[in-house]
Amino acid sequence: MRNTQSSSLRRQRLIEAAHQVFSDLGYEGATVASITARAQIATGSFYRYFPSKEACFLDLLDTLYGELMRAVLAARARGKDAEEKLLLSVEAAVTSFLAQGPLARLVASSRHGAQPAVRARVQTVAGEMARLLARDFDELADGSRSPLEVLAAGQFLVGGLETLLDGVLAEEPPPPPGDILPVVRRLTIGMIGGFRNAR
Amino acid sequence: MRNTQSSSLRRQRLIEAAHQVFSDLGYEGATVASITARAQIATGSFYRYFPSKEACFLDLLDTLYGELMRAVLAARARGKDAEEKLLLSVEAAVTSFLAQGPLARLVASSRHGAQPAVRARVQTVAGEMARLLARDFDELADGSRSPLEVLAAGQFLVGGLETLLDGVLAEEPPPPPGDILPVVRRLTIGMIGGFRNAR
Amino acid sequence: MRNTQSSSLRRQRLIEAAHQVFSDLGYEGATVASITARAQIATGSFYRYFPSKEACFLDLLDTLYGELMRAVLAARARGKDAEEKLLLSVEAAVTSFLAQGPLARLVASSRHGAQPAVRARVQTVAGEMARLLARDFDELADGSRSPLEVLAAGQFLVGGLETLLDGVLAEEPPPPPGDILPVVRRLTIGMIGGFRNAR
Amino acid sequence: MRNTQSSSLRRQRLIEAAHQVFSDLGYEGATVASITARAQIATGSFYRYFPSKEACFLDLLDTLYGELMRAVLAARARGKDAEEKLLLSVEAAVTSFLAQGPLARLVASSRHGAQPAVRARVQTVAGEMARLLARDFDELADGSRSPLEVLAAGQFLVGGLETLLDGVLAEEPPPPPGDILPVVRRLTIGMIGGFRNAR
DNA sequence: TATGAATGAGAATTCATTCAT
DNA sequence: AATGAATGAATTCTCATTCAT
Repeated sequence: MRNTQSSSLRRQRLIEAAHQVFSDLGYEGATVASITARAQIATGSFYRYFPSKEACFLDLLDTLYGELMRAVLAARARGKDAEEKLLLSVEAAVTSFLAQGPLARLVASSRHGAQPAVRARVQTVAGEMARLLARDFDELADGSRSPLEVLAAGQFLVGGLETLLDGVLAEEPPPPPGDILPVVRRLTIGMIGGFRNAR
Repeated sequence: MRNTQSSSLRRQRLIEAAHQVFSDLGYEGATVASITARAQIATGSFYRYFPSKEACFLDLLDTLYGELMRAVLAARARGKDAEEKLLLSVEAAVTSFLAQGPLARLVASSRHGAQPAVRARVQTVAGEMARLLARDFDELADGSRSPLEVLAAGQFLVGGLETLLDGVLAEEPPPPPGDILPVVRRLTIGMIGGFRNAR
Repeated sequence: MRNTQSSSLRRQRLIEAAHQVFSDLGYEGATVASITARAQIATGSFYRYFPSKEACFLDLLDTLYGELMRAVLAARARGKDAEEKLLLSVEAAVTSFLAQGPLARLVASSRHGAQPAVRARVQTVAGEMARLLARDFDELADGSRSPLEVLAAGQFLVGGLETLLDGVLAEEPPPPPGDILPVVRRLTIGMIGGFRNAR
Repeated sequence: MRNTQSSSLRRQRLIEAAHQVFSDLGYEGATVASITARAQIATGSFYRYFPSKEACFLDLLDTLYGELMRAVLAARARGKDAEEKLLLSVEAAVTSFLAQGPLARLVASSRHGAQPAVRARVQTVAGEMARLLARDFDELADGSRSPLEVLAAGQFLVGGLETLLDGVLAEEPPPPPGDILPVVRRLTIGMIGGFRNAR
């Protein structure tokens, strides 16, 4: 039986299926067959949309992180100073995470996947965000902290949020987003304040 | 060519190889062959030491996390209050991480491995640490924060450190441990202070 | 080189190859590779048709014994009394054996395979036939023989035929079926008569 | 800890263990390790007594069949005519089988083992017995039956007994030998009488 | 263009056999 | 002579990718 929907609709279904399956099973656990089954297309059709499983994953990752980054950059633009930028960035990132569903897991699950290319991209992409935030931390401290320290702060914030959201989303049932955001905001505010005051 | 070193030496080499390879490639990416190759033993010999790849990984994880937890608990015992306990815990954890080498990667890489048993154990083990810290955060706030918030704080701290150390250890060349610890200490102090003051 | 025959043809070739190879080498001796090589398909293709080597074997066994049993039951229906039923059963069984080719070996080769599931099924299936014949022996003796004795008679007849046919088919060249059937018939008649008269 | 029993005692224990394990698990299912474990000797010591697993099996087979054959030949010598010889042969064979314990299974389990050498030997050895009996059948019929028919009769008798004993010994609990022998005797007498009268 | 069967390179694991002690 | 750890070839099964239809 031939499926006759528009190509873009099929592509959309495939991307959603991939997102879901990668998030549930991780990069290694997800099989092309499991993705196409969920998308209700034939196995072979996968390769009309993506040249490989890896490319699909990277595409997905880029898309999702792209959205995230766009949201973050848009939100940051409204901030007057480093502190506001940081907080707005985090709020935007968390909102985007929560809206995208299981992205947090996807990223977390792939940080060290077997495929060097996958690993590298995930780290690149997470590193970018960390460096973005690191610049705010640097500004926050008027350049008085070492490069290592501001980068560490950025990584700490990114990783802390990633883990927090991942853990929170894994709960059964997951708490409503409305409960999560204030908690994240307070933690971030606290960390920012702490960073400024520390030593 | 038959390798005739003492059994305990071979075992040690195997464990180190497994640690290294699991850390580099993740649970899925690591093959038994890659581990035995690095340990310079025959494939089949792996199974004289571990009943399966999974058991090897879990063994390693339990051992490393056991050491970590022991170090943390011992350090905490010297703390007078929640704040001191938190800080001492983090210092001990980081010191242990840095001493153990690539443990951070190992944990991070396995948080979402495909094998349910592996995944579960990693999350259990990381969750334990987060809950331990969460109790400190609860005490720090005199019980004035919601369970979600204190747990989130614990997860945030654990995940933040995990990611930070992972990122830092991935740098070429990695900064000397002596540089890392003060940075981590200040970040933790900051976060603790921030958590107390927030809202 | 991609093999592009109709699926049912490939399946048929695979089943025949499995039949042949299992019969030649026994359950343990047969490897999936040896079966697929004979069927001229790729190793992995085996698993499109059967979920496992064991399932393939059991499938084959059930199919062949199913045919055998159907033939036997159909033939028996034409018998007026226990003696006729026995003789017709044996004739049908032997005819079916001879037509199916190496079934006898397959059963014989697997009576005590290492796999418990395989062993159990073979014994069940052979036991069923023995019990069917045992009922005839019971009737033949008007219930005057012990359960052990009638069951033994059934087993004796089944095993005797199995071995006989196996031995005969192993000869080079094998005698024409036309020569075998009368021999078997006379032996069976003899055994039946002997059973009735004994003691 | 060094085991310091006499070599012949160790050999005996090993042979008994091999007999037991081969009978329980079949040729393929039995591992050298399972045999040495049961014999309470080291794996490597197996090879002081037998050059290979296969040789061990064949040795065992030859020994057991040798005993059987000796018992049969001794018993036959007391028979006046073919009928008596047949009956005495069968009684001796069954008695020997029952005394040797699980030999029947061992033979049955190996009729079609994977190893060509194993297979061949089992068939040779069972074939010898069948041919011995076939000579009696020939004599019984005054040479009036075809070579195929008398050989078939021998095979039928051997296989029938093999299967019968195998089945009977597999029962839980196995019937006492005292119950089995009369049943076998009557079946044999019946078969002999039937053979003589048939056609 | 969509399909899904076919492919075959690997992966984990077993086990007969060897050999340093 | 006895031991048992070490070896590595072989086995079953998986799955990303290809390609005839």
